[in-house]
Amino acid sequence: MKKKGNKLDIVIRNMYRRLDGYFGDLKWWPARSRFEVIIGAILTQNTSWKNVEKAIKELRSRKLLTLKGMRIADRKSIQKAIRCTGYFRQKTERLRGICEFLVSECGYDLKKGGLIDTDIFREKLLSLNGIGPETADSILLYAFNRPVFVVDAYTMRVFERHGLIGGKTQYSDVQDMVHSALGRDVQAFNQFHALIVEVGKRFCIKKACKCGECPIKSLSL
DNA sequence: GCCCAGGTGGGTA
DNA sequence: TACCCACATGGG
Repeated sequence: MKKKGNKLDIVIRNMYRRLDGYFGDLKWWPARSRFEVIIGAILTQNTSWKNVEKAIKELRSRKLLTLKGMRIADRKSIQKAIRCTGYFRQKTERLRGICEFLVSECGYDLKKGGLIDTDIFREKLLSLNGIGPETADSILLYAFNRPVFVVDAYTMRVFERHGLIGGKTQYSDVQDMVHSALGRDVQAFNQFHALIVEVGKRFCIKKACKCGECPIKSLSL
């Protein structure tokens, strides 16, 4: 992690330290393989993780949780397995699309993704239908260990509640803030994003914010 | 019944 | 560029 920086860098690093001390190592992403990370990243779009877990389990039992298995599966069986995550028709097409992309880039060996330059990899992912910045960055960070911070709804809410950003701050601006504060550190990005999701779920809730109990209360600029 | 959940893309002004 | 809306299911 970086050592020097401006005040904003320091606040973000303090936030990281406080959350890390409170929650400990969260060991993200919760998945058994690179492919499972990628599938989960798409399934969790605007959907609670509990529903994603059900779908992952369903995919596994239908032998669809491998690149080859999903690629040869018909639409209907994928749709049936992931229905509980919502948007199941769109997500089925997104899953099929990324499977084709992965095979074209890596064959059936996702380790070969390690050879692709990070910026080019990101551009390629973003060019796929249904892969926006958050999904692309989740895949880069958690499936391919690239130093890219993932900004999500929780990040926006936690940063806004703590006065680090305004309501209209862009994805890339928030990402730049964290890149600047923590340095291009895969492990730090991995853990920090996980910590933000955790504090977001438990304390920085949309309507009923439990600020009094929040482990990062009273951080100041 | 209402709000929300680890977003994205297309349309319109 | 900045909003709005569709996409869909499940839990509190």
